[in-house]
Formats: sequence, C-alpha cells, structure tokens
Amino acid sequence: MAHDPDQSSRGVHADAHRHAIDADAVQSRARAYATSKGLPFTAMRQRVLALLAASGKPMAAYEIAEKLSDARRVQAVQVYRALEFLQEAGCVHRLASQSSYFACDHLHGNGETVVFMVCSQCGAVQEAASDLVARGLRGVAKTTGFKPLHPIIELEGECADCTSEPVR
Amino acid sequence: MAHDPDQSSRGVHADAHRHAIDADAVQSRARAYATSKGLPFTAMRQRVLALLAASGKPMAAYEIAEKLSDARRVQAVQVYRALEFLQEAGCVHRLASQSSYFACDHLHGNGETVVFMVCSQCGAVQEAASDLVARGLRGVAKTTGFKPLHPIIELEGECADCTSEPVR
DNA sequence: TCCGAGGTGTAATATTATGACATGGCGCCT
DNA sequence: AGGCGCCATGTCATAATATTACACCTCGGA
Repeated sequence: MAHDPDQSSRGVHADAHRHAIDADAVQSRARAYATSKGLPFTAMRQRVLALLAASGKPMAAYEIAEKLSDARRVQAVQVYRALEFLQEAGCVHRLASQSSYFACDHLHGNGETVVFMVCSQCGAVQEAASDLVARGLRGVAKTTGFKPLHPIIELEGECADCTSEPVR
Repeated sequence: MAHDPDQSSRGVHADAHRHAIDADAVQSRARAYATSKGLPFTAMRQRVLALLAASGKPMAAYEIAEKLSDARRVQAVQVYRALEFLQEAGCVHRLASQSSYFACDHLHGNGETVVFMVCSQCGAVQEAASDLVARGLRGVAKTTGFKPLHPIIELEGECADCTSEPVR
C-alpha cells in the first residue's frame, strides 16, 4: 500500500457510519498469509475473522466464542488460537486497554506506527499511522538508549460521531 | 532482597537492571494527594506503594498481595483498592500490555503525554514525556475528529542495560 | 505405508478483576 | 455523650480473561 512520506499523518477515512470492515479484503489478506506460511486458513479462523469484520468493533474473546456457538459450544481456547493466528497475519489487533480484539482494515507495512483511537461512548476503533508519533517515539527511545520493538499506542476518547450526536 | 557476592568480572548482576525509585518522594506525593482530597493515606496504601517503590519494577496485583501477606493474608481486592487510590494520586501506573502496576518517579503535569518503555528482558520500565509524540497524537486525532482523553503509550523493547549486557 | 506437523475438541486450571456485605474507625453535628 | 455519615477494611464469592494438557484427527510428504 502506498505511503505518504510527506504527510505527518495518514487519516482514516472519516465515514461516520461505517461500522463494518471490508470482509473480503481482510479475508484474502489472511489467506495470503496462511499460504505464505504453508498453514491452512481453517474454518475456525475464517469464522472468527468474519465475525470480527462484520462487527466492526472490538469483541472480547469469550464474546466471540459465545456468538460462534451453535449446537456445538465453541470454547474460548479455540477462539484464542484463531486470534493468535489472525494477529500474526496482521488482520486482527488486540486492544490492551480493554483486552478485546478487532479486525483491521489495512495492511501495516514493516515498522509502521499505528495509533488506535477507541471511542469510550460507542466502542468503535479507528486506526491511523503517524510518522510524527513514530519519530517522537524513536526520539525518546534514543535519549534513553532504549531499543523499541513493539509499540502499543491507544487513545481513549470520543469519536467524531459521538461528539456530534451524543449516544442514546 | 537477594544479595549476591560480586562474582562477575564486569561487576554486574541481574539487580543492576533494577531502578528503585525515590520512596520518600513518591510517598509524600501520595500523602499530599490524600490531604488535598480529604482522604486518609492508610497503612494499606502505604504498604502497597512502598513495596512497588522498593521493587522498582512492575508487579502483578496478586504478586503484591502475596508479598504483603504475613500472618494475615492480604486479599487481591484490598490491593486493587489501594492501587486505585494510588493511580488517582498519580503515584502508580498500570501497564496495559501486561496488567501490572509500578510506582512512578515523577509528577505528571496536566495533560502530559508519557511514554512507558518496558524492557522485555529485565522488566524495568522507564518513563519519558515527549512533546513530539503529543503533537503527533493530537494531529491524528484532529484529522479524524477524535477527541483524545487518555493516551496509553507503551514501548516494548530492550533497555540500554540489557542491550549492552543481557540479563542471564 | 508410516510419520510428523499442525489443527481440533475437551477438560481443567491459572490469572486478573470486581461485587456484595457486614464491620469498624473517625469526624462532625446537635 | 450520642447518633450519623463517610470511608476504609476484611472476607467471601464470582466474573472475566487466558493458558496448559492431552487425546485424537487429517493431511502431505518420505
């Protein structure tokens, strides 16, 4: 995917009422990852990803297990296994601030620094890459001799939708 | 606690990566907060804070409960209550990436944006405020109309000590 | 054909966090 | 002094999140 090296940030499309993710796109990315690793993109993995994509919002692992349960009960551990695969594939991220998981729109290149903006009203998550943030982080790391490997950047706040029209 | 006779030719052992913080300073900050709120700085709160300060590293709540237990068993819920107070006082932070808690060196003003750098080798945490990161975050938020309230910024990586001489 | 890697289904357990409730101290008011 | 409100405590219970263990299955090579 093309970068904007000139811009300090790349905004997420501000579609106010988009709550779902492009399921096909994310699914083919997962499939591509599976193929590249010689691993199967199994039914369980597809089901978890499809559910998250359709939801468009973060879900707890047990919540996923519940939704996927029909005649047969889906156990949490099965969901965690699928989530692990999907996270490695870059199709799903974990929100550390609330121990939940969500499907991710876009491909994150190499060491791209992504900010998750989590709305405390409606729960929606937006992602945005920011070169400025990335440089800032490299900066503080450098001054302390710290070698950063994996950044976790989450903003809790209120999304545009909820600011303009307060919830229920 | 553990004291090793110096055996390494370089004179450094695992504890070298430990950065205990100024217990008196952090305690007086907690006390000041308590006074300002008209709340007591109780024995339990002091014990939890003192333990975290002495440790200098993040601890899980149950680990704290364990260490504080003597004849009487300290229950996790008591620790969580103390931690809640100490977090409000700004003396303790929670590491979302690992659900652990650590005592904090310095006073964070108003909306200061602080980065936690967590060493995956030795577990130590360093803090640094970055204006550049803060501006980057405001930037991405602005482009999406997101109103940021509380940022969580954690860098997992390797601290200077561990880069130069790995623990164990 | 056999073997091995990886997945599944199931049970059990570990870890993290909160809810509910009775009790006790302490300041404050009358 | 007596009563009241507020807050913290101690204790039990439970919710929510996450992992370990193990037997079995299935596919694709050697």
